[in-house]
Amino acid sequence: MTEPAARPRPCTDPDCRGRHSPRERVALAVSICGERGERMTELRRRVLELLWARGRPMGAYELIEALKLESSRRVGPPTVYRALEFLTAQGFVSRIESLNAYMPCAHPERDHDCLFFICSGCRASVELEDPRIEGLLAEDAAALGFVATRRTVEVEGMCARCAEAGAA
Amino acid sequence: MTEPAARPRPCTDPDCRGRHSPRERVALAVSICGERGERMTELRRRVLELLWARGRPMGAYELIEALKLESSRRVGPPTVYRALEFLTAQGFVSRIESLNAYMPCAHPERDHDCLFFICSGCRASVELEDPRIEGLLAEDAAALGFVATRRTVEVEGMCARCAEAGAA
DNA sequence: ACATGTAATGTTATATTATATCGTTACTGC
DNA sequence: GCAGTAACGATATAATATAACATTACATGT
Repeated sequence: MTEPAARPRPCTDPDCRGRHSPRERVALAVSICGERGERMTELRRRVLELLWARGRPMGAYELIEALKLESSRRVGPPTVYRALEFLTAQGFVSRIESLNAYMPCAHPERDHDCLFFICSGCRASVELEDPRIEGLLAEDAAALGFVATRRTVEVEGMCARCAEAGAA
Repeated sequence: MTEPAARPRPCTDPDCRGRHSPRERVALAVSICGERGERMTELRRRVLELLWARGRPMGAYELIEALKLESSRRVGPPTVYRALEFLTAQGFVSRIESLNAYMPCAHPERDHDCLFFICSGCRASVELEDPRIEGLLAEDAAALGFVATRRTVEVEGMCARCAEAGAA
């Protein structure tokens, strides 16, 4: 009964920030796990749900607190880090290095790099895809003979709303 | 006697990886501080020298160890973090988020973003400038109405030498 | 030189983030 | 059911970073 009857349809819009339903994205992740023969366990799903519910970057210890509130059963750091490791490996979650925090990834079905715009005002983070940047990074890596395994692109600053509020 | 007689000439080659003399780059930083009315203190200079001498990313606690070896006087974490904060603000050093470590920046005289290629094999990190990527990030930020203050671009993988060694 | 204000550093304690290690439980295939 | 493996639990501790407050060093005006 965990699987939905119809397979969730992935979004095809590369510029769809904030327009996804958490439930649907979690269902998509569950579905992808099924296809890949990976196990979306209770804990892993709950962590992913929490990240989607919060909608902004969460640290590992923040997740531990949230899990405690949910079920009043204590979960240790290694447990959460393992779940995050799994979710990250599957592309369901991205780690934001400059915050030591994690964000759900809207498009696990596409093998792409996430580009984050992180607002210092409201802590919200917008995820973007920009294949042009991916292309240039690939080009630069090739020029160095460098075999890339992971790319981190993060921009810190103020979102439109906070910049306006701060300027007023 | 700390100041060199002639002002160090900044390098104009944006693709000059590894070809700088540590002494000369430190002298350039000292010179820039003079122009800006900032104080390149003994501690700050020593930290910068250590980073240039090592030539690869160093963590804060690694710097503390290195400073202790140099002068047998203990330096606390806050002291080193403050020096790093200063050097970073002046553009003499970049923080590598995915390593929690710091690298000297070859071109403080140019106001640019550093793009790092970090080898998981030998821990070496190559700094690059790519104005095209900076341009695309600016474009994406503008499209979001996002006012960027800091950009982090880091690529992890294997450098040519390590990839070859590993493949052999 | 001396007082004064500010910037930089020192010191101690502690917060935050992450992992090592080993024991237990749960799921899978036979 | 049983063996093998993957996931999770529990404890301790490592690694990274900052808060709070004391002290020292440096610049400026008198």
